[in-house]
Formats: sequence, C-alpha cells, structure tokens
Amino acid sequence: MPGTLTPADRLVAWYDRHHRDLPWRVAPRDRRAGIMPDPYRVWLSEIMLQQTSVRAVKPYFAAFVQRWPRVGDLASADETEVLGAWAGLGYYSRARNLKRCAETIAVAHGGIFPDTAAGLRALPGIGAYTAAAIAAIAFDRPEPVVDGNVERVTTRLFAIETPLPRAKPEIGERVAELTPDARPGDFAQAMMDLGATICTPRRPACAICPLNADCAALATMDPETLPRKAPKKEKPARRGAAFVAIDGTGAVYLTRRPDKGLLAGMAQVPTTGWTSRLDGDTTVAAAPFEAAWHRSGTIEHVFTHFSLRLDIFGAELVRRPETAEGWWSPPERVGDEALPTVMKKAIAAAFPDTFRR
DNA sequence: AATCCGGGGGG
DNA sequence: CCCCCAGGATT
Repeated sequence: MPGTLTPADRLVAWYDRHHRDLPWRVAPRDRRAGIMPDPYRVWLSEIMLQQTSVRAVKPYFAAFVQRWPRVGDLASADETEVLGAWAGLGYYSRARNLKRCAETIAVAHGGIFPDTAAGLRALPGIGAYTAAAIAAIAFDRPEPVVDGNVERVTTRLFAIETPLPRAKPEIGERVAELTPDARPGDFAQAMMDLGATICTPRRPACAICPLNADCAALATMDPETLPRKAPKKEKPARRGAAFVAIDGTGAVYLTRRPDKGLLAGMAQVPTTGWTSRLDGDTTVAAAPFEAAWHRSGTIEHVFTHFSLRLDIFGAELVRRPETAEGWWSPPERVGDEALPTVMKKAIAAAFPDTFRR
C-alpha cells in the first residue's frame, strides 16, 4: 500500500541505497538476511564517535579491533597501552572509561554486552545517547536515538522553533514516534547518515533529501535556520593584567599554571587574578618583580564562560631578577612553549617583534 | 545547571 | 587564523 508509506519507510529505503560502508556496520542487505553486528564493534565505534568525526575514528577503530579483537582482550589489556592507542583522539576519559567498561563486561557480565538500553546505560562511559544507539544498532531495540545530527533533522522535519536545549524533550518525543518497530537499527543509522550527508548544518541538500516531501521546515521556512539555539547568554566580563618581561637576549619570563582549573598546567606570563576591578596601584603591586613596567595595550580573549580583558604591561630588563618559580624562554623557543592563545596574544601585544608565530 | 574534556573542520 | 561543534562525567 504505497499510500501508507511513512517518513521512516522512505528514510530506510534511502539508507538501503545510500548507506555509508563503515567498518563497524553490517550492510542493510546483510542485516535483512539476519546478520547482526558485533556489539563490541558497535560499542567501540560509538564511544570513539562521541564528539569525533567518522574520518578521524576510522584508523583508530581499525587499530583497536586488530589489537584487541574482542571485549575480553580489551579488558585484560594494559591501561597504558590502551591510552597510548587512543592518543590523538582526544577526550581521554573516554579511553579510561572504555577500559573500565570492558572490565565490567568481562567480570560482571560474562563477556556478554547487555542487550537493553537500561542495561547499557549503567556501564561506564555510556550515557543516554550511546545506550540507545547500541541497543538500536546492535540489538534492534526500537530506542529513540538522538545525537546532534538527529536533533537537526528532527527540528527541521517538524519545524520545531523552540530553541535548544529546551527543545530536547519534544525532539525526543518526535523521534520516538518516528522510530519504527521494524529495522530500528537501520532507521537510527539512516537518521544520523542523513544528518551527516544531506541535512547538514549549512546548505542542506534538500533537493535530493528522501524526506523533502515530509519536511515542515522546507515547506514553510528556510531549513538552514534550524535548529534554533538559545541566545548565548552574556558572558560575564572579567578583567586583569598580565606582565610580559624580556631580558637582554629577548627571552620571555614564563610561569606554569596550576595543575587544576582553567588552562591547567599550561605556560603563562604572570598575571593578576581575573575577576577583580583593578586600579593602577594594585596592578603594579601585582607584578612578579620590580621593573620599569610600562603599559603596552590591552587584549581581549573569550573563553567558554567569560570574556577577559587583560591590560598588558611590558618590561625590558638588563639583568634577570632572582625568581624561584618561573623560567626564561629564549625567543626561538617561545613558539614551542605550551602557551594558550590568550598568552600568545599578551606576549605579542607587549613585544610584537619578539613573538611571531 | 554549569563546567571541563581535545581534536577536526568550517567560515 | 579563530570559532564552533556536542556526549559524558563531575560537582
């Protein structure tokens, strides 16, 4: 009955023809023949794909399954080796949780992955999204799988103009309504593939979209404007001062930031705290040592949760003063220091000829 | 609810 | 070059 074709039917039909061939996937025709993917590979890929592109994941996935073909192999592996194999992928707590999760499955589950979203959700490193994705893809559970791609597709499909993250509950309901009992795993993968290849953040390819006849946004507005995002709330403004000292050789005085907190362990030029309102006297008092400090401009930098305006003070010293905590970085080495962008800006503001990168 | 974690890709 | 992205854990 062609008249009863649902959006999910159209989407899965598109996926049958256009799915991406990925090493952790079982192709639709094989799935329909009863072949299911290895839950270990689905899990490993989903953890790697958190905040990480398919392109970046592929070589790491190949290396992992070559070296640790089954979850038990990973469970008994050396954690340092696992972290080493993860190096370059980022978000290293994922690798530590990966190891803990493998151990839990080996020890507490007899080496068998839980086959429900609730069971998976209880494991380290598996949140709501990943639990639903593994349950759907590896076990064909009709779980609503909502990642960033699916949020974009769904807000457009239903023209949901409520901004994120407030729209999340509604998106979840819509995806749950959309998710079919037949082939929910392929449906979930199809939604994510559609978001990655057709329903893209900018310039979506609506002309070739399998859901263009169903899309409320395409009918009534510009789909590219969805999803709406909550207006970025004003970042609190902080102020401070930074002190850039160079000696006669052009070496810059640097210190190391504390091991915890913002920019932990990175190099910096000495600065005041970044909250206080400063008058001239307190600023000079905060300098790391006595010198002929002179104002050399102001820099702006925006962090995730606040914007910072730093008054820059520079000094050229004839002799290096006695200091315990910092070090003098020669001009040809400054570029190799672990200097965050804000610190590079500060140094460049004080001595534009010394610091080039 | 807010913050941190890291790399890749796009404007 | 800088800005943006977004799942899980922690607090």
